[in-house]
Amino acid sequence: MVRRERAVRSDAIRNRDAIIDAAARCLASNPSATLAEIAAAAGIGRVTLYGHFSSRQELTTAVLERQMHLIETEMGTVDLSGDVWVALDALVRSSWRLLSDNNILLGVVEHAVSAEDIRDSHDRPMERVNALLLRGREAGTFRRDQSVEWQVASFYAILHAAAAEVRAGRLTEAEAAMVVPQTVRAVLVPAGVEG
Amino acid sequence: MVRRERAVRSDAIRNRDAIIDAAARCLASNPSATLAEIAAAAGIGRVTLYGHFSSRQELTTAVLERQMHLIETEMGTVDLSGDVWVALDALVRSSWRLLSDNNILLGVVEHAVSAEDIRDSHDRPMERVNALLLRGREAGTFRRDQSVEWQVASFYAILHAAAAEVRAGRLTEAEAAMVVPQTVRAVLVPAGVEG
DNA sequence: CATATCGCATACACTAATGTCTGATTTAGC
DNA sequence: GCTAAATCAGACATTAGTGTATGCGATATG
Repeated sequence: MVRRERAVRSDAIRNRDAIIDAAARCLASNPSATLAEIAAAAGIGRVTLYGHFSSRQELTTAVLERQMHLIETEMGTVDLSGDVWVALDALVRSSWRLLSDNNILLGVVEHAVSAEDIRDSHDRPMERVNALLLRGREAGTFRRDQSVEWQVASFYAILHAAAAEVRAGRLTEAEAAMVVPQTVRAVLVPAGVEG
Repeated sequence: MVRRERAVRSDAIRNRDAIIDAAARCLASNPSATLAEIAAAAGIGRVTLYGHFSSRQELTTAVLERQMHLIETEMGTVDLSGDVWVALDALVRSSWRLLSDNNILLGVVEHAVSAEDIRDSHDRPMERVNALLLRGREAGTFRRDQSVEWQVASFYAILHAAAAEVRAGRLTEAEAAMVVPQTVRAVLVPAGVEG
């Protein structure tokens, strides 16, 4: 820890957050967004960005960490112990957007951060989804004629599709709140029964 | 047409095809693959590539055109007039991989080719999917409580997820042939009924 | 209100990818 | 087998993104 004569200035903190925020948005819609674009989106100069993050990697790592923290916080509040359909709905509604963004980010930082950080950011939230899917499967509530791996993959695919549609303006927030849980349920309903 | 003293050499034709092929593969797995990587994947020198395509844009355009042609050819043979479930299965089985690749390509060439070419490559195959989805919906066979736009989006999302899983080695060809049609059906089955 | 801190603009070096030019070498067509 | 056509390797110019250095101006903090 460095001893400071004065506290960190408030505008500096605001700008730092604004940068991470802008980076998350820019990179989600264009994985090869430049630092100049991100700085512009954050409403600051390009050089100022380097005052907060000394390299592209440092920035993407910060974005990944924030994203991971947001997901942990968000998912942590969801009760996954009751009825699996209810739990699934709650999980999807609370985190579909975050999970989608995170998945895109993982592609962006693939060769820029350590393999451990990647695994962490990928496996941690995946773990919860996986556990819930397994529980529903063992209870006979979810379909069992497909591998869990594929079910997780299609789960994420649907979240990602919804996020992309919303970003493109072809789907409203309200519609997404309806169709995303609907579609996820449809994928997991046992063939030949109702959901 | 230029009058040629000799026919185009066979190795030149082979190399040109190899380049387009390699480009399709490379760009599908890494949208920002360099021309050097593509040339290497095609087994030729980087400069030779420029002998066939004078710019990156010219190459990506060629890839897009070939992909569009492949899709037209492949989808053209599928009979979409009978039972909608049968037609859906046939459509998915014949073209899920091509449609996925094409969707990735569209992202790659987004700012590199004309908007018309983009629309063409996007709307043409989409039209068939759309038409089939509409027919199934009007017949009451597919679910009607979601917009067709969203159904098309989730349709593509599932194909893309499968292609990515196969590419990553987490899903075999045989498994994909099973789960992709299964999952697409699940998304379109009316809520509360069987598929 | 004083000043350390932060923002910002210009300028510059470095790197990687793109695209061009050349001349030597191989290969397919006739 | 002769020749045109194609491949190839190396060098080079250009461009775009990245990262650094500097000096001035703005501002939040104490």
